Amino acid sequence: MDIQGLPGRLLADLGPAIASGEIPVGAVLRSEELEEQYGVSRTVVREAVRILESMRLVESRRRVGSTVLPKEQWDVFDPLVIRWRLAGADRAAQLRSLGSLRVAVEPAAAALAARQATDDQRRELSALAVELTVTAKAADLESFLRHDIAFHATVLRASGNEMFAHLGDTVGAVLTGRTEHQLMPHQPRPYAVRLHREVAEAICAGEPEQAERAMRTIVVGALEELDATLG
Amino acid sequence: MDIQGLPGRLLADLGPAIASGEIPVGAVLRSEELEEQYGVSRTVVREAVRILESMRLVESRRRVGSTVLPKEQWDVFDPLVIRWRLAGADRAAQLRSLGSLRVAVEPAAAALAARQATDDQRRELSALAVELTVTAKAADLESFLRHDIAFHATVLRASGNEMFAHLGDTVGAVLTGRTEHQLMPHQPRPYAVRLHREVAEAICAGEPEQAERAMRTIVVGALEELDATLG
DNA sequence: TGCACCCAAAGGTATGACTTATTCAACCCA
DNA sequence: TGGGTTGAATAAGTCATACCTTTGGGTGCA
Repeated sequence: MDIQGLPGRLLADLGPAIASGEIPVGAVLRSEELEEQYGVSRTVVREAVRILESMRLVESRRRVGSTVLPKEQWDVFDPLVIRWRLAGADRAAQLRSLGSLRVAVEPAAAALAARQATDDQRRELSALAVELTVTAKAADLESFLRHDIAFHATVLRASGNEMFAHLGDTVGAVLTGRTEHQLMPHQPRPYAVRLHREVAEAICAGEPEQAERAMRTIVVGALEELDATLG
Repeated sequence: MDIQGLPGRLLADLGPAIASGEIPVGAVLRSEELEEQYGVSRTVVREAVRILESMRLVESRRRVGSTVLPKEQWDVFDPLVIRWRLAGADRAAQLRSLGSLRVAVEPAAAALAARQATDDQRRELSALAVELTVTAKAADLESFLRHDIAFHATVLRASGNEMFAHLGDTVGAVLTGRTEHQLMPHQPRPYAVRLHREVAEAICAGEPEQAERAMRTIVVGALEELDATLG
């Protein structure tokens, strides 16, 4: 998943620092400084900076250095950028943005899934819905989270749309983030669990409208809860 | 927008070749071959390959080379990847995926925009709606396209959600692509133009439901037209 | 047949030399 | 004094080369 080697280490330092604002917009990184600061060679620094550039976090110019670009230019769909922002000071804003995105995408994905999920996927969703019910009752937050992520990822994948499918990891990061940072109730709400079962049943039964409605209730609820918690 | 320098040239060659399947999944690129093939140095090749790796188009392993990864792993939200796929053999699939994404996102964005667009943005939308009407009547496809892109980008930006806002460029690429490849009527449909005016008016008047409905009609129509054209 | 070991191949890193673009400022001319 | 031109300093961009590290596959021994 992550980028390997020394450039990866640089990236793992610089990325979060930029994403969190620790290195502010407009700041200039110079290769030579980075070289000695991290004790690596030009090769390594250049590759790391190139990657930051491809994410549009920075822009390199001769005779100037690599300037941190304004946030509006960042490639906010890049999985690494999302992870870095979720880890830092931007967490609230990032969670809100992602919340709205989920509200837009997941109900649509659920509707599509009800139309064209494979039999395997329908079975998997049923099984996951059962797991969710069990782990919620047992207040086993860790297992619940794992299955919750799998559930949403499966729905997105079952939609048959590659772009929706790719949001699976992103949604996973959101769910993980909000559990890790105590933005969740200690025990999953029974109402939410029942909605997941409804989504699974609707998709199994091939009922797009119902799947869409139940899923929308889930994600709208999540967004409202988030707004309430973050103020 | 594009990546500069020699690595950029490499990328501009390799990216489309991979995205179009010309270099098939599972194929292995070796640094040395690329060096002599393009007449550039190790440094340049490495940086280009690193970027492909960060887009998850390839994976580099010692003693093996850089292997082209299966499509499911590609970072399909990366603007460059989208552009490359739109230019190549995957165009149909890419347009369909993006079409569904638009159906999910743009109505939601329109609703949000109706709530919190700035006065400037509302004015801009009105102006753009007028331009669309005029250029459509004049059958000036080029200007129409330009204003159409601006219209959708403005709605997405006005939603106040940074992730929606970032889809502006993507939607622009879709609209450009379908005009360039004759997937559009010679003269924009008057009905579609009227819907754009409706969206603008609803956002100006602060009526989310109406904005959402009109926008949904637009993007659903576009998707259906696409499906009809592509069979 | 199967295991361990070794070697070669290819990417990963370091370094020095050179090229090129760009900024800033000094300077000259009107 | 103002403005344009030139030039030098600077930092990124590129190249060539050497060496390190990992690892897949082959070889040979038990």
